[in-house]
Amino acid sequence: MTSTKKFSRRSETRPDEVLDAAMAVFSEKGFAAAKVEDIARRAGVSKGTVYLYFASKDAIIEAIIERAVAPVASGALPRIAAYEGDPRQPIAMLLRTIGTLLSDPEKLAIPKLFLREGMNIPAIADIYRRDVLDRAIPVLVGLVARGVAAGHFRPVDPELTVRSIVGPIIAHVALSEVFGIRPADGLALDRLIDNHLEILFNGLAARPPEPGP
Amino acid sequence: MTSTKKFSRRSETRPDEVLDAAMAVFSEKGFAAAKVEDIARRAGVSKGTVYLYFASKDAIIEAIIERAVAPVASGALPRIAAYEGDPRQPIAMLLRTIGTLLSDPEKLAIPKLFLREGMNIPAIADIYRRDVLDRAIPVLVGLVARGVAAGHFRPVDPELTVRSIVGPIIAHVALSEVFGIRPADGLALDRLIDNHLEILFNGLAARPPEPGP
Amino acid sequence: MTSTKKFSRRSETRPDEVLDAAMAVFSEKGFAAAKVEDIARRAGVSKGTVYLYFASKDAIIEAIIERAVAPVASGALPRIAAYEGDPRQPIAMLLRTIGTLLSDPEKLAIPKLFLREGMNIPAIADIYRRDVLDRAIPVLVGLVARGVAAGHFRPVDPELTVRSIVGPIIAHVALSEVFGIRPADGLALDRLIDNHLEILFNGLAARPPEPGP
Amino acid sequence: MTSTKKFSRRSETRPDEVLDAAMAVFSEKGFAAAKVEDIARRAGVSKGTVYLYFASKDAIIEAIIERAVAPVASGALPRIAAYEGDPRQPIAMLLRTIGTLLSDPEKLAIPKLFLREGMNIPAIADIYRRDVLDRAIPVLVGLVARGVAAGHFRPVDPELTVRSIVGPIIAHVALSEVFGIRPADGLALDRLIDNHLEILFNGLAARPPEPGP
DNA sequence: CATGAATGAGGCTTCATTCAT
DNA sequence: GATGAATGAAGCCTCATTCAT
Repeated sequence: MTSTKKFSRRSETRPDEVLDAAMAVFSEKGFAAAKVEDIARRAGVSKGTVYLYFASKDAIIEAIIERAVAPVASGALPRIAAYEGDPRQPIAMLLRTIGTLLSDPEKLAIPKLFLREGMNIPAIADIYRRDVLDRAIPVLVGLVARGVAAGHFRPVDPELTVRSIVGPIIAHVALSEVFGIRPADGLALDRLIDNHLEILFNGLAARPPEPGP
Repeated sequence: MTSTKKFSRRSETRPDEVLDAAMAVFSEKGFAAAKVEDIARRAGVSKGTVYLYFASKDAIIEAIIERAVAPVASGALPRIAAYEGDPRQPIAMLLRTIGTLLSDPEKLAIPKLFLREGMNIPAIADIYRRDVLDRAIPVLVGLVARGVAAGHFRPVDPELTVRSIVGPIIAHVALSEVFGIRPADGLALDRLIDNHLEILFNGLAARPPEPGP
Repeated sequence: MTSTKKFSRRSETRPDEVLDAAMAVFSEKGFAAAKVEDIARRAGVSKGTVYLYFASKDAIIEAIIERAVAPVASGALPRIAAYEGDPRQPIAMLLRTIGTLLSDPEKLAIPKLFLREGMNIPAIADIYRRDVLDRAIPVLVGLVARGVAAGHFRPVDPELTVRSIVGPIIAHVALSEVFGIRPADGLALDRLIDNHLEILFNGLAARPPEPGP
Repeated sequence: MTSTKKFSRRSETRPDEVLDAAMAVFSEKGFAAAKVEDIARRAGVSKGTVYLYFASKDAIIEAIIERAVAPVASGALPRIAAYEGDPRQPIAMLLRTIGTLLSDPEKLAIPKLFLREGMNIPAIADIYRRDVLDRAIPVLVGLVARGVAAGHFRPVDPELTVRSIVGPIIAHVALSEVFGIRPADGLALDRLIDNHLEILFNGLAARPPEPGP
């Protein structure tokens, strides 16, 4: 009997509940096709209540992003940025962490939503870039650059190499989530990362593969 | 004496002109935000004429896709599929071909549109998968598998390795086109592919980097 | 059988028909309370058609005003402005013209609407001021000023005297239309103007009322 | 020991505070555009409290009117009604009193609101008519009628002449407040009344301006 | 008494689609 | 074939009012 009543009153958690509902609805139907009423119904409130907390439909998706993006800054990034020594370890750690994260469908839904809507709504792409990419990419670039400088890596272009580090994961998720193309045994993100890291680290290794006679 | 008007009827090319216009408009504003009127104006015809050739807005984007996707099957793919010997060459060729293609903004617009709208409209993703991915991926998988079998490559998983081959390009384009993140000197797709191929081929090379004593 | 059909097609007169309908609805219910649907129904078209011609509800009332106000410029005003000689005649003529105009309920509805909505919607007041008052008032002020200079009138303040010229008519209409207060025998605008002119012209007459013994 | 709070409850004056706030908000934005929340915030109470004292938004404006209109009956009116002798003096007094009143923006706001909303809400016009006009107009009519009967005034129509007495003031305020048209040196209501009275009294004077030969 | 979270009917506006010409 | 005026369903948002606390 939690709430058959017309007026309940739970202001503290409401905004978050609305965001949860919105996340679910946006993931299912996409931003454009999602009706504010759907979100309200899903959150168990009225349309008016949604507008009590968010000024517009646009504001809802921005709030979702802000909320999802906040933890990124304080996550593993600082530790990776400060890492000294062979960069292979933090890179492997980062990719495996991402792999674990994306294996949770609920977590996976977030970047999927970003990508999906970011392509149509520049404001969303901007937020994601500002709050995630502009933080994460320089860390990775620095890591690679130091790896090169310290002789761990071949003399690759750090900026472009970052695309080689994360690209396969993006491709894998895109194939799976957008086009429904998966390996026979499911998403297999762990196996992808293993396979990718082996190629990547061998490919980056300082020693040329053929030392010659 | 076909017509007294300045421009005679050209009903044979009309549908294509409409598709060109639609492509341009969809690329600029996205499918949802594009109005049929925009497309008509761009094509220099009336709204009614658009509906003369296409049953609905959805039908327009599907026609764009069909038209764009048709040449893929008859392109370089068959030659690559039939290739014998070290797979490095066809892989490099393929990536460089893709690189050249995507450097033309007009060509780039096509996969961008697919990705953008495929995420929201499953029917589009289906067409793209059926007509492009289901043809191209098996060819690449076969190439890698044969490379492994012939001892050119380390014993990698062919299916997953395909993600490592194309992923960096996808990442590069996504960063550039969705988030506006580009290397200092422009898109630099050629440089990316060079950098990527060096890592990739070294990473795939059969000889382990460190033979040990 | 003028039009039981769903699609009729009479583009040339449509905008005016919509304005007529809007005028009627606004007069009845006021701008705020009038629904676009009311206007559409009254005009015998669909809501969509209204938006075909007018970008918004606001645009409708502005169009009404523009249309009503257009004839003013080209009306009696230029002739009055150019008048030479005793200004009593053009003033009397002007007031009697106004009196005749306002006796037609349909014409009366226009300034009523302006006043009514101008009080709440500054944009409307602005248009009315710009297009009507800023043209008419200077003409009247000039007339009075010349009357004073030529010795026809006592040395009154022309600007303020304009209020004395038109004020009684405004008061009469306001009492009648806003508050339902009318002389026993109806609106009697003609009688009001006669009575007003007698007082006004005697009041303005150059010769002091009491020439002395 | 009425309260530990900084401000003790003052329920006796609360309704009046709400009405003051409402008056201010209505004057600024008009009745329709004023939100109950605005009124509450201005009054320093919650929306719920407003509804504690007033059943609806309509009830608020009616209460404002009742409160504003009450003092009118007991004002200068009885004295004027009882006045004997040349009516010029009480008329001048009345107009000057009105002039002083309307120079106070806060006082001016009241008739402005009446006019503004009376045009849209008949109930408001009715109240104003019943409580103000139906009392004031007969007094003025009587004054003029007696002036005519006693030979002070020319044989004008008393009812219509009342429009000539108050009209210029109405016109002046309307031009100023609705359309922003003011004499160069501000509202100048005093000067208007002087100018008006001179014309009016000369116009009403019994002796015809030109006795003729 | 007082609060302010919650409601939901109702309005304006958009735009894919239809069809008379 | 071609046009573009007309349609109307559907969605976003506002805000007066209610009521649990």
